[in-house]
Amino acid sequence: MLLYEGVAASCGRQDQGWRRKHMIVRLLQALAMLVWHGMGSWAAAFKPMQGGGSVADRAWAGHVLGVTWACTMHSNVLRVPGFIRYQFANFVSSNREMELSLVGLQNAGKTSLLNAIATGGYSEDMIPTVGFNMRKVTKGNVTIKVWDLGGQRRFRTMWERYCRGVSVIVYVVDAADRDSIPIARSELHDLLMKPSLNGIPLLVLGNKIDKSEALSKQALVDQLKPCCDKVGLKKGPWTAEEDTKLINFILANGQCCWRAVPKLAGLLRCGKSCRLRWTNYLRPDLKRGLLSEYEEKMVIDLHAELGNRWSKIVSHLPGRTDNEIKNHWNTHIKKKLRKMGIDPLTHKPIVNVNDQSQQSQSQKQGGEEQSCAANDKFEIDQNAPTQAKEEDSKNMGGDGLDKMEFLIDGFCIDEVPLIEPHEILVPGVPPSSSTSSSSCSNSLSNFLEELHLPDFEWPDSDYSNNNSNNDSMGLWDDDFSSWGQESWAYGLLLADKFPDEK
DNA sequence: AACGTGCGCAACCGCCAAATT
DNA sequence: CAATTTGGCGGTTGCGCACGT
Repeated sequence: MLLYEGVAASCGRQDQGWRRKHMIVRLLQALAMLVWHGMGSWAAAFKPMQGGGSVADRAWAGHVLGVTWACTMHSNVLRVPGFIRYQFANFVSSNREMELSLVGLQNAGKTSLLNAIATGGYSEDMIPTVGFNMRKVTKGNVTIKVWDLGGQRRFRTMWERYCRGVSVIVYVVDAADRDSIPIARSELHDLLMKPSLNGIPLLVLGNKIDKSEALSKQALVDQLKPCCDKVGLKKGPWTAEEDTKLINFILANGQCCWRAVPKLAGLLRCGKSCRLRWTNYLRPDLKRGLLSEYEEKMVIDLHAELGNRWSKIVSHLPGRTDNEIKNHWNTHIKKKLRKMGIDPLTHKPIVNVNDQSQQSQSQKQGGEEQSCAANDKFEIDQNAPTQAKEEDSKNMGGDGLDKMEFLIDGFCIDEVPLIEPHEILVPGVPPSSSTSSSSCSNSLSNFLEELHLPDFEWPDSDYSNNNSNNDSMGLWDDDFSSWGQESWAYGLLLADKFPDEK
């Protein structure tokens, strides 16, 4: 049985979406002709399509090679009444040539499909494809060059090369081999990410669904379709190009729903990653460079009061981020305090060297417990309302700072290069230089300089007015989410072996 | 020169609460 | 009011680099 369960997700522009849907339909035509080539003629094969009424509701049935088949078309593909009839009629009546690449993991059934397409034969004893096979299949006035690409790991790198420029890509999945589905999905989405293949229609063919252990249609769709936000997303360090995209987007559109930002900004990142990148490194009001002596004093004092509540601490340090303060605490301040004989957790003097070594040992062995205990202590100490604490902290000339003066005196300030007051950037002023160690941040600084950020006013809500880089479609249009993440036509076919021997 | 080790920091992860549907 | 989404937060990881052997 062959069953089409097609979906045609498309990119953000409706006209492109429709164009790709046309291509999906064309692909289906080709496959239909190939797999159903047992029909007496093309005209006969497509005869059921030429009737009237709603195409989307119609199912066909017939016999191909002795196997009963049925095909239902997904309403997405067939949304325009009359369209499909025109396409089929047009296709049958003209000479067409197309190239098709068959890809998928080993033993998915690609070569069997190719044989079925070319000769109608089927064999259980297939030899794994080494490299690739190619066959030209001519049926009536249609010629299809089919590339059957090896599915073993060492051949997968060549998939992209043999998929470039083809009319359609067919990705074959063994629906009965559940263990391989995650790999199949991963390879599929790696393929989807290739810029050189952008825009080529892709059809996923679920094979061997006649086996009892095969996944159901829906299960296969769920496991393969690019609906999961995490699939295909980039991780790791941000590049200067990504930073530029994100900055440009937020400058043009303001901060809005972070989940939508990566799609709209053309980034292969999750929204959370974008938010963190912006909050921690790209915001124009961020200070760059190491903490000043004054800032360190504040951090130590606030930590004594608040413990590891970095967000609370950082609220008293304009232009700094919790991540930055947290890192600075863990890498610099902690050590300094220990050097000075002060327990960074309790902020109390360490009694003697033995105690200190014991303490550091116990920290290594049971750091978590100690940390918890310390936090508990802070909890107990923090009975005073937060607001009062914040007010205290605002008055940094008060007891808190005085208390820390003696600590700071013992600091080895030369260990950490400090920035002078004139080097501290006023919020909203672009950095004149960057002391960041990453080249990415350096290039970012230059970029920010060029942007003249101080003149920038953050838009509140009227995003659509600033979409000069986009087409007329409103970026924040409600239904943008209904479009696919990539500019890909995406389909799914489910089939048993090609063709069945019965 | 090659290798191992430790450090600093950007980025990620998982949990939770607030906001929204 | 429950379910879902979104954003905040603190802890942790892993990569690149410097330094030591």
